[in-house]
Amino acid sequence: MNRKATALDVAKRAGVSRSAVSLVLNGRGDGNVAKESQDRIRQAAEELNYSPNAIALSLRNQRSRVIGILADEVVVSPFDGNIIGGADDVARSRGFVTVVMDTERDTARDASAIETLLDRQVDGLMYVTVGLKPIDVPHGMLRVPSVLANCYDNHAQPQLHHVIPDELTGGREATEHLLALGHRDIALLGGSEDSPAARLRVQGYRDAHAAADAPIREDRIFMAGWDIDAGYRGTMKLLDGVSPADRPTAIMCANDRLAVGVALAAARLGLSVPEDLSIMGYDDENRIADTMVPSLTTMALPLREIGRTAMTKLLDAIEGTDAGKGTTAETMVPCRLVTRESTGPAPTR
Amino acid sequence: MNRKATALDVAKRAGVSRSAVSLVLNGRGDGNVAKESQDRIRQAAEELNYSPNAIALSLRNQRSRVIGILADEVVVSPFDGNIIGGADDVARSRGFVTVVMDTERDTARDASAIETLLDRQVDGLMYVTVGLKPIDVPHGMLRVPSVLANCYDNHAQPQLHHVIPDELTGGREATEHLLALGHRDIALLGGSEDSPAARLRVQGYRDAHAAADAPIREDRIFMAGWDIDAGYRGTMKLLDGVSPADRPTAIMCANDRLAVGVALAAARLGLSVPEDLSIMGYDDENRIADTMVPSLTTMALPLREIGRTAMTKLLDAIEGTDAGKGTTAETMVPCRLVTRESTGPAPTR
DNA sequence: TTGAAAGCGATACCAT
DNA sequence: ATGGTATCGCTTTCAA
Repeated sequence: MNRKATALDVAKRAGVSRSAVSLVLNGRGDGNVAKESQDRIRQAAEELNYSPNAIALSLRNQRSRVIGILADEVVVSPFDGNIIGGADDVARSRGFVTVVMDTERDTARDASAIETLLDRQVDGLMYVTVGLKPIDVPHGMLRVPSVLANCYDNHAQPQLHHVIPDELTGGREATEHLLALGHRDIALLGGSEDSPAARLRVQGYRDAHAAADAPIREDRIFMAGWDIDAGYRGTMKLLDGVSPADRPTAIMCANDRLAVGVALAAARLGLSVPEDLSIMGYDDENRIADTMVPSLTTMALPLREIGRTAMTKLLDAIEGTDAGKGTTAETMVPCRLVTRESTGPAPTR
Repeated sequence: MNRKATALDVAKRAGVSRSAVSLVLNGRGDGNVAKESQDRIRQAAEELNYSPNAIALSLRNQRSRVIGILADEVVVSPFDGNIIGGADDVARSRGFVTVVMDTERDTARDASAIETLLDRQVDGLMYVTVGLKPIDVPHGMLRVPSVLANCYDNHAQPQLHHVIPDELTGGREATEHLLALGHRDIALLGGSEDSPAARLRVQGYRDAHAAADAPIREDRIFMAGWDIDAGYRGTMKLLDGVSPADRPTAIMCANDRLAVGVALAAARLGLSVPEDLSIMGYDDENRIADTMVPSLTTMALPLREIGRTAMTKLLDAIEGTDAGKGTTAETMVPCRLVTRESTGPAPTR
């Protein structure tokens, strides 16, 4: 708990002035400080285990090299975490540190969290949400360079760049995967109506059908929710007591937990997956999709990449590396199909 | 993007000196500054939307009011998140901010992460892991008040306080719940051998049996791993092709994902839960245990409370509020039994 | 009751 | 080539 060495300590030990220490340790020694002194300084710094006080630096430079991240709900979600993980990767590699504040879904806390971050002189801000959604951008975010990840500005004239997954294409390609396997009766457990992500995924499902000239049975579409029990109950409604000829041959789910419920129900009904029924997930949730039995074919959300991209945009803006100043206000990152065991050719009837 | 108002701006607007502003805004105005000036200062501060620069404060006070949190693996885990959530709760309520650095399981990054945090003058450090485990405490942690959450010092003479769940009692009480329901043939899917948490839970299972004079069948204990597929395969080994009289009537799992695998296998074998087979989980994982069909009886890990407790200890030490200086180096937080639908009376034979 | 000045740690400019 | 000094924003002590 002894205090850290300061530049002055190093200077004393090396028998030079603070300024010399600063110059040498920042690589501007040559041409300004004698070779000998340089060596002594470097050695002294080494011996004292010196590293500059970041607080003092921040005050001096008026740049803290800290990025504030405002999160929706990191706490209970493995999703948010991946976005933040990707963002932090990039930040760290460029010499920045991230400070995460989690509002635990209470948007009323947004403003004060941002004030706190601003008081700490963050160089930039990032707003992250668990699911794709529109947000009211807190006013404070406009005071420093900012970016939105997995959410977008609800305002008529969006002022911030946002990075979001391409859910529409994701929904379409997931459906195309099933259509390509010969399925023509594909049920959909679509999440909840109020989620933009869910709506886009459903639209993708419709688009794929339209493009393939395959009719859609509206009674096969349930906006059921997101959890295992919803998947289970939805499947029971679709399959229990229904004659094989009338059964959908595939169920597409708006997330992987729904798919778990579907698999559970299928098992209880004595149906084999994928022989009797194909199951398609969404998200590629860690430790769920890959370890299910059978493992889930799913549409992976590019969360890490969203985080990386958003942070890259942000730091480019902060550091003025921003070559493409005239880029659009939106970056869409594609989802990726992960083919595993839960989907297979449609059963012949 | 205009710069924030400083105390000097407020002073000018109110027609007083910086010192007066400082005194008034810190509640030390009375007796030092004229009532009138006080009002003018407060009004000016309001108008300029003034709040002090936390960086400057940190430098001046030699206290940053920042707590550094070093995490194992927040990114992919909903578990870690809950500990950090609890810790952050407490920190925020006491005027501190937390900075989380995630090493993504790479302990080689520990030291540099702590250096970074120390350079930022954090007032304290907390080390958080996903699963209960021994760690080599990075040297830097001894330079400021520190605490361990969900992990403990591997060293012969532990130097830091740690807060961990009482896994032994958890394992025992989970087993007692099943014994109380009349089960006498309880299989155990025990996680992986190298996890201290798993070992303690298994020991609790043994202790409960011993206390109840119930024999243990060693061939019912599998150290299988932690994932859905492990639960599925373990269950198949235990139940598939086994005559009803020879089957265990309950399966206790070292986590909830294993329990999902068990339920899946049971469904495929045509067994009803809990009528034919009781399933006991562990962790009370969010959105899994509560939404399974049937919902899982489980032993909840007190993650949030671990985070809260650890942060409270840490801040007490930092602020000298530490009345109980002579407390032990270990705090154990009890797990909590959550009774849901997946366990029931043992079937009569 | 008020204001001036020192100091927290580091950097950059400007004399020497 | 080198060291003294102002500066970042704030608090605190001391003098007026």
